[in-house]
Amino acid sequence: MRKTDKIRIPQETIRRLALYLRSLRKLSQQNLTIVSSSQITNHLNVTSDQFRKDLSYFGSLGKPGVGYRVDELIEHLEKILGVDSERRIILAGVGKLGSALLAYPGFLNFNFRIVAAFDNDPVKIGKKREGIRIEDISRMREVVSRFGVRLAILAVPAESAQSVAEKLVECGIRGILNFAPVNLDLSQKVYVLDVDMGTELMALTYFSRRVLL
Amino acid sequence: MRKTDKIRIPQETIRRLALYLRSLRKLSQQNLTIVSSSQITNHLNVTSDQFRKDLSYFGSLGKPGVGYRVDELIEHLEKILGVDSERRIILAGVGKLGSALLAYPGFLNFNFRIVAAFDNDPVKIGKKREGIRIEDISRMREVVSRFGVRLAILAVPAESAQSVAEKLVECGIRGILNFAPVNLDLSQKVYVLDVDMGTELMALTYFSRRVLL
DNA sequence: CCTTGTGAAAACTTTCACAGCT
DNA sequence: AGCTGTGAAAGTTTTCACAAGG
Repeated sequence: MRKTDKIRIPQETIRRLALYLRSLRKLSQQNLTIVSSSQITNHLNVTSDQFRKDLSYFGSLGKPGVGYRVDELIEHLEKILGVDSERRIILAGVGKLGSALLAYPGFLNFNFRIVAAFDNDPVKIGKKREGIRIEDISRMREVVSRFGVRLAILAVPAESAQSVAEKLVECGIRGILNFAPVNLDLSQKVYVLDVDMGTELMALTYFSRRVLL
Repeated sequence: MRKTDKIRIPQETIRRLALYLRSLRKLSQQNLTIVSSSQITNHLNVTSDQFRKDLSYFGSLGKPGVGYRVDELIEHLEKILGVDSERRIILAGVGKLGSALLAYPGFLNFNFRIVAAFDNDPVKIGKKREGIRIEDISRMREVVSRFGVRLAILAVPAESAQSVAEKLVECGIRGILNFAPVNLDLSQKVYVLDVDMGTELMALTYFSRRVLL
C-alpha cells in the first residue's frame, strides 16, 4: 500500500508512530542495527501485529524473515511525521506552565526548537528565559514569517486563550498544542491538539476505580 | 441502559464526559437551568447525537421535548467520574514541570487537591511550594495512607520514572498521570495515563501538514 | 413541535491468520 | 525456520433515523 493511495490512515496510527520512534532510538543506543517488530513493541502497549499494520500504510519498510534496519526505519518515521529536519515553534504565554515548557528537554530530542516566546506582561517582555527572549505579541507576525514557524504552544490563561489563538492563526500558524482548558473555535485549516490536565485527571479517576472491579 | 448492564463503555465516552462537565459549568454560570444536548455540545467538537449516546450508557438523565437540568446533570456526571467529593492526589517530582503543576488552577476547579509533593533533592525537601511541603520519598507511604490518596502525578526525569512509579504502586497508588516520556511497566491493577508532549508535538506536526492538502 | 433515548446501519480500528520472501 | 505484509474477520465506536415523551 502506497502513500499515494487514498486509504485513510487511523489517527491512532500516527500517535503510535511517535512511540515507535522513541523505542527505535532506544534500540539504536543499544547498538542494535536490525530488529524485529516484536523487539520494537516489546516495552510498548502495542502488539507486533499492530506495529506491522501501522507501517503497512506507508509501504514495505522491513525484510521478511529478517526484520527492520534501525537507522533506516528511524529515518522513514521521521520523514512521515515531518520531524526529519528542525521544526521551529513558538510559545504563547510565559506563565508557570509556559516557563516549564520552555525548559522541557523532550522537545529538543525530537528536533523541535522554541524560537520565541510571547506574553502580554510588560514586566516579562524583553527578559530572557532559558535563553529565549520574551516578546510582545505585536512582534508575532514578524517572528513567524522570519523563522518559518508553523506550530505554536498555547499556554495562556483560559480567558485569553481564544483571542490569542486567533492571533496565532492570523500570523500563519497551522497547528496549535493547546494547554488552556477551553475549546478553541478556529478555522478548519488549523489543527488543534488539546492537552487538558483536568480532563485527564477526571478520566484517570474513573478508570483507576474501574480497574479494581 | 443501566450501569449494571455489562455493556462496555467506550473509553472516549469517559473523556467526553469530562468535557461535558466543563461545558455545563459554563452554562450554569450563565444562570441557565435547563439546556438541550445541542447547547451543551455547541462549543465542543462533539455532535449532540454523540452526547446523547454517551449519556445513554448511564441511564435516562434528560426529559424528551425539554432537555436536561443543568445542576442535576452536573451532579450526575461528577458522580459517574468520581469527582463528586474531593480527590486527594500527590505529586512526584518537583522540577520545573512539577512546580508548574503544583500551581495549576485547573485541578482545584474539579475537586482535585494536591496534598503532598515528593522529590529526592535534599535542597528542596522541607521547603514549601504553593503552600505544599516537599517531602522525602521515604514518607510517601505514610502520606498516602493518612490522606487516602489513590492518584499520583509523575513528573520526574525519564531515567527515574520507572523506579518512582514502582514506589508509588507499592504505596497503594491506583492511578498515575505520567508526564515522563517512557512506557511504565507496572501491575495491571494500576491505571496509567500518559501525557507526552513530545509525542503530541510530533502528531501535531503530521496533522497540521495534512490539513492543508 | 421540540427534544430525548436508542436500536440499527455505517464507519472505523484492531486482531487474526497465513502467503510469501530471506 | 523466521519474520514481514496484508486481506479478511472480528470488534469497537460513531452516525443515523425515528419512536415516544413533554
